[in-house]
Amino acid sequence: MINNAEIQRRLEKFQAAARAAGVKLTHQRLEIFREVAASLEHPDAEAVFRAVKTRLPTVSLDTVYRTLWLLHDLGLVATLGPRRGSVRFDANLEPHHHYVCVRCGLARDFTSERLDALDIPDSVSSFGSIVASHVEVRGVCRDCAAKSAAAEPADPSPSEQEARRET
Amino acid sequence: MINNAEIQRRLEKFQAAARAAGVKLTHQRLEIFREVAASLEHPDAEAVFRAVKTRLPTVSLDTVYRTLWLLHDLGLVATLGPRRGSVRFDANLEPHHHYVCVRCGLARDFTSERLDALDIPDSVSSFGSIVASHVEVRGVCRDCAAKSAAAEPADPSPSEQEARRET
DNA sequence: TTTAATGCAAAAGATTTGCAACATG
DNA sequence: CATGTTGCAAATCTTTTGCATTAAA
Repeated sequence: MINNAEIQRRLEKFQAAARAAGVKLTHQRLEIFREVAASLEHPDAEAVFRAVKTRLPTVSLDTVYRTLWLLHDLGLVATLGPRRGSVRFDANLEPHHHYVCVRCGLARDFTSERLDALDIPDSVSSFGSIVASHVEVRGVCRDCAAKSAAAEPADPSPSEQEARRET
Repeated sequence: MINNAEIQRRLEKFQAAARAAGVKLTHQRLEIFREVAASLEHPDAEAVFRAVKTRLPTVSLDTVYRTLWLLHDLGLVATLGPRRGSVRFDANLEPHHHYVCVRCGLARDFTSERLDALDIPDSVSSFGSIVASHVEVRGVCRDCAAKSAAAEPADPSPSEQEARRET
């Protein structure tokens, strides 16, 4: 559980962002956001759904999904891993690191001796054993950047950052 | 595309591991492994399936899945991200890093000023823009370690590493 | 009041499983 | 030859979508 002051701060940030983007602040959105913001577990949609349902018995799972992605588009939550629909496999057993495109899920390896020798804090071992570590760099790949440049000829204004996946 | 010598090396490693684990070296397993081993794209099961089908027209998608997880259990391929079935969300917007359990998917945050300032190689920007970077530490969490200790009272011999998910 | 958001039910995707036929060691 | 594997079909699970109804602003 996150401390209340922090949850409060995140909630306010959400309200500001929602207002700025012109999306409505519904009861269910507040509860759903509060749930993710208060969790340390990195929950999935189902887990958020179960938790929110205790307070808002009529929410539906699809609203949870829609809201989670909305929050994602507003830049208020991130996803763990590449998450492009399905499990991705990697047969590279040498030490290496990943570049991942947040739009399309493209993933590429890169190597760096310096990054191979990361200094992981001792405290981490309180979670369990450590098998390996690597760096994950996130960004927008060339192809995706080209696509959005084509779609948005000019004036990339901030309010453009509205909720729209699937354009 | 990976160079042939490397693919060859990976294939031999697979054959050795298969023999050691006592699993049969079928035509489809070879082709499926060759496919992941030769790819730079971190393909999902469907992509592997499509590629393998051109050479082995009768393979089925479920064999691809089974083989991919078998390779995973043999330690020959890894998955990208936590991949515990569903998308996981993270509302922590401060710079932070992740500990992920490779068995159960548990994910926890940790912070480290040193790790916040990673030195990403310039070459990475050839993939696209860089939005953020963080470290992902993988290991076996306390709970999972306790569980396998209970299941395997003694003699954790290497050949125990056999293909068995879901025991 | 106007327009976006919700809930429902159904669709679409992704992944797994039971089982008889089949191939490997 | 014995056993592990495959392919198929069906079952599951996760996520998305169309649409009439409801609720923010």
